[in-house]
Amino acid sequence: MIRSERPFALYEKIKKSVIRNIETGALKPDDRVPSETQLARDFNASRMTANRALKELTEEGRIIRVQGVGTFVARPGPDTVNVEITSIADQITALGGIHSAQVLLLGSEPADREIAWKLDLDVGQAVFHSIIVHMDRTVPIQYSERFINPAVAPDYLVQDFQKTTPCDYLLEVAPVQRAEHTIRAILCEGKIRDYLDIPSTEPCLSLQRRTWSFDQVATYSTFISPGSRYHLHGEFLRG
Amino acid sequence: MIRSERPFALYEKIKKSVIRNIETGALKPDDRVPSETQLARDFNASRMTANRALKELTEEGRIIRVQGVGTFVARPGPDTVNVEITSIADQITALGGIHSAQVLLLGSEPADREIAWKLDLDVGQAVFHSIIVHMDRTVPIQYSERFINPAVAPDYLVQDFQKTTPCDYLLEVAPVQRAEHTIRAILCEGKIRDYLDIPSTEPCLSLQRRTWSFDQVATYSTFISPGSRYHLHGEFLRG
DNA sequence: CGCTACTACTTGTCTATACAAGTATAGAAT
DNA sequence: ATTCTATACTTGTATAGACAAGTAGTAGCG
Repeated sequence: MIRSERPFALYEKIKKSVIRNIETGALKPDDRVPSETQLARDFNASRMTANRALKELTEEGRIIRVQGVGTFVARPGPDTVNVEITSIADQITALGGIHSAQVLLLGSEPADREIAWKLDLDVGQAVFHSIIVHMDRTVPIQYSERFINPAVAPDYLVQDFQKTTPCDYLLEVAPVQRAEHTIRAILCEGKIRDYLDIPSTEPCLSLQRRTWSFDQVATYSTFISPGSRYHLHGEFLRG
Repeated sequence: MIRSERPFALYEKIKKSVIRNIETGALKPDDRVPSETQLARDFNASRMTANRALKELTEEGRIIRVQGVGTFVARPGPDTVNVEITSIADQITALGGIHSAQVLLLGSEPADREIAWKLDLDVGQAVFHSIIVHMDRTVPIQYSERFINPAVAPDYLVQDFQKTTPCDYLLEVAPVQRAEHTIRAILCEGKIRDYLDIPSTEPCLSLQRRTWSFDQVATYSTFISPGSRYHLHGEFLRG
């Protein structure tokens, strides 16, 4: 193959060609996309090169391929919001604040019914429990309560969470295989409201999360932040 | 190559081998992963097969490759919450409800400063504006207000949003290139509170979204739901 | 009419090879 | 000592060919 004028890789050209046909409407959802063989002919490429282009488009969710049948334009699915949950400490410092953390509880306790259920353990089994309030100077930003499967992070209790955040520590010892999140708007009461130092009418953002490591539930956490001091931001890019 | 015992594709075996080495800690972040040539030798594969394995692991974010240098285990990044924003109508029916929509406003108006800024248009330029309340039977679930760039969806005003949701219509005429989301917990006042039929203390989940199509801002929307009737759920799977 | 076999097409995987291009290092030339 | 150069590695792209495996339709047989 002569590399006469090729500012872009050949497989990129093929991808872009297909994408253009989709975005201009020349190819509509469920329409048939030219076969690998056809694209290879059209672009003077080998089949493997066309294959790479289509494979990547498949991974990007723009087309669907069925062995023995063909390639088709994917129906645009429901959008997904990708919210990046950085370590709260990083978020605070990123906005020019000064992060500090107050460890209100750090210990082991027997699991009650709800926690046992969430962590997929037996009632009464020991679980680690921590409550930490993260602050910007003296302003509470986030209440975080975690229940941890001791089997996954046996050294959790001897960490110094003034220095390392639980987030960082857990990422290190327990690679996240899977995670499940629920985001809610709630009102806080009692101790949590006191910790966050907010009026009773202040709406709060609650993020509940379960993570899995080594094929078992690793953590069950609840993060609560005053709506006026915290929000989630996400971006989604295609192509 | 003899296909003696191969329940999994060869490139899958290579991938799994590398993943196992990462997850068991044999390979730590920033450690060097065997080169394509080496893996090819180890698994009796061709270099292209090893290349495929490593390329896919790169896309999955588990390793980092630098041309001329080598392949290294990636540092686990901040987790990202993937929240799937399905059409509100689908969500209501999925939970056994009966969806209906009330169109409170559907028209064209000159953009004020905030909207012009958000849509990247000039102040005073015409924008489409719609307000719709989505309900399960008679219970309001979501207030949705949209500002739309007429250049992207010129037929927006003549749609019947009792039947199609704006979400579905917009997805059809304007493929989303990019989206930006902000999730907040807020209190509602005035008209919005009346529409949603909630007490003044009810915390609400607010999702603001801007979408881009054809390299320009297409929509700027605000979705507000009572915290007691709606929440966001997301899942994240690795491997 | 219903079933089977065949054919033509698709995607999926894999090989062996080639050259391009980026990087690091050791050794030679300045 | 500094700079250049050769080389030995890496990943990135591309080719041409092969076989496997899945699907749809068609022709022929009972």
